[in-house]
Amino acid sequence: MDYNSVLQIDNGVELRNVKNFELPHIFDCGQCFRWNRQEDGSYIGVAYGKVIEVQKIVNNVYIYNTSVDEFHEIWEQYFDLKRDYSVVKESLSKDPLLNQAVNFGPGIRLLNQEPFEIILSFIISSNNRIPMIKKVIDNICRNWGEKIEYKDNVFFTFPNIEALHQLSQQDFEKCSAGFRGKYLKETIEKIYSKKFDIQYALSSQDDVCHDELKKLSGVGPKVADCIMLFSMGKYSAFPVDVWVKKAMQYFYVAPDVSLNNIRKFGREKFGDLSGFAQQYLFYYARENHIEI
DNA sequence: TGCCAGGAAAAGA
DNA sequence: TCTTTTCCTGGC
Repeated sequence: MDYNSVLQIDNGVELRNVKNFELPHIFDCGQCFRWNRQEDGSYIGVAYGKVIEVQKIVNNVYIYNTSVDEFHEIWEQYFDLKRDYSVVKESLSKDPLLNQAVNFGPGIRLLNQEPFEIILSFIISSNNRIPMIKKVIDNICRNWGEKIEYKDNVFFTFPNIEALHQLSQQDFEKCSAGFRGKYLKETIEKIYSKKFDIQYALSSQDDVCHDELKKLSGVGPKVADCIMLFSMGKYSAFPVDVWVKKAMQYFYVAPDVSLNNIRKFGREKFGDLSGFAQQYLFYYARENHIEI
């Protein structure tokens, strides 16, 4: 556990003595697209059909627009708060190079997000930059999600499959999805018609899950790893994007090693903690703009 | 204006 | 099996 206790407060909950939890580390490490930093340093985001605001003051974390019951139902698991990240960090820090990355982003946590939303979000992420990915997802939510209000502002949930399966490729292209509109249409159709079973992938062992996910249109090895890691709790996943590639070349492997071999190397080196290692490396590489 | 970044898929070697 | 090309958009 990375927190001591949870208390009901006005319009939210207070978590006491939270460890290994820094908002920028969590929200700016490429795992989520629906969180936005506010002027006061808090973050507002939409997940599981709800809008919440998260703030950290000294060692306490405040989650607004929720209740203790809902915290236990959704957010405790969402923020992976039952895990003691000190154990993960200690194990990874045995490697001196990874120790450097861990010390740079000590408050990183892996979010447990909804598989359907994450599948589509990471299809949109392919060959795309984070601000653009956020814009496309926001367009889709605005058009077909449900409106929810918080602090006089309007937010939108991620649309469910019933709403999305009626849309055309052109509908997604109008949201600036570009050539990924076709992938979205095909993937939604595959899931809606039950030709692809998310539950089966979820309950499968990691390598089987990876192979299953790659059957979806627009999902290759990297996107499959992201889906496993950010929505399925499968921590042997090791997504190799440009930044992790740079980090791995910077720390461990020769510049001419292929993406697949970097993935293999990482998974063999970090085992069941590969996904955590990947997050520390990604954050380190991207924030420091490392070059090979 | 043109050029670049960014992964998946299809075509090519 | 590995490598190359195409797809699209926003920002510089």
